[in-house]
Amino acid sequence: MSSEELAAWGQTTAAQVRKDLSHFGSFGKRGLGYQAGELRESLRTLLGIDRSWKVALVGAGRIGLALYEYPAFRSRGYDCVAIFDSDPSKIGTAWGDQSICALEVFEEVIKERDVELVILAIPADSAQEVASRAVEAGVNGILNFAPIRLNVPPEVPVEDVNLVIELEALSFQITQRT
Amino acid sequence: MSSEELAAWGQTTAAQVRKDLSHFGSFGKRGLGYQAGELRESLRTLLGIDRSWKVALVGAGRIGLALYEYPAFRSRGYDCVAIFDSDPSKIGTAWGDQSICALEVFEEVIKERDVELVILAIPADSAQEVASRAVEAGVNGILNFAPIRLNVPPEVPVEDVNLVIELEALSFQITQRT
DNA sequence: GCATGTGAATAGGTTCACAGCC
DNA sequence: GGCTGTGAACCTATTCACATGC
Repeated sequence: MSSEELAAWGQTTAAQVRKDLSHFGSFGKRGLGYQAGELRESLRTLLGIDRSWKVALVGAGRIGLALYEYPAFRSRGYDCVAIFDSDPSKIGTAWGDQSICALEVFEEVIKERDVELVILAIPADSAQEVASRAVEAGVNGILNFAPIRLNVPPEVPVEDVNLVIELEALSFQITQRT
Repeated sequence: MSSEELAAWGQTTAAQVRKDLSHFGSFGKRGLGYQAGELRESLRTLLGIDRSWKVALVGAGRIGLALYEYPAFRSRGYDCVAIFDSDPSKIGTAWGDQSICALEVFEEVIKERDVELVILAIPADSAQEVASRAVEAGVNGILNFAPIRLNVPPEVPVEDVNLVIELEALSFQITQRT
């Protein structure tokens, strides 16, 4: 496969593909291109997605449920090993094979089950507190659905998903266009 | 409010705030700073979020449900005026005040209800087809949850939300760090 | 001959620093 | 005196183009 083909596939340019890859090493052969399967495995290792990751879900609301049942997570190696919620009526009930835990036992469960990633699907007002506790408990990364900027140490990556901002980005582009 | 304060609030720098704002006009007063309420309204107009937008949801699965019930959407002016699904057993049933429509009547309903934005919460294999039909029907923007790059004309903005990629971004950063 | 990998050129975006206005 | 708005300096990222190696 040539960088040209990869670029068409990924909606980018051949030069971009080559520069990006060259940042991490030399994966192709001159005059030939890239061996797709080989490249794929190299990139999987590079990205750290050649293994499974232990994830905890905080917030057993509708967004939490949608995420928990999202088949692509499990199939891509993200294993949900704990679910937390603050609502006493939910605690102890089960989703699939996971029983919902109280936030009171958060640190304990996180450490016991070696959770590496936390998904925050909770309201903005409790997100910072849970994030801080997660970092303190040794979590390595946070996927944050709450509409606030979390304050965590720089060595803990945070990815924000803000659905309102996505819609607003569309509104902006449409408004500009006219 | 000074650019310094705004920067602290938005986790950026004062210079960045001033440059970004200057791109769209002159909103502050030298020596004084910005009048917060006034700035807020100017930006709301600029972003096109000073009015409500008519949205259609395609895909009445768990992600669709989570989005439909997400209070922030309605409160920020995004009104869901139609829901579509391909599953015959769902068609005709209602979520709140919206009854679920068949994809067969997609164009008809989109035009009749003046839908401006479409949220695609459907599997990758049908996303491109629905996106093309949405554009053809006159939709102005697409929020895409399907894990594919949609091919639409450049005048129709698309925002992608790919939850697996968000987790993979965390995996990458954590892997790099060690 | 062909396509990569990479310096050089270019474009885009951020930071600096200060003139100008309140 | 204080803070904006903005040109200049700087830095990062993309594109170009070609020497290099298959």
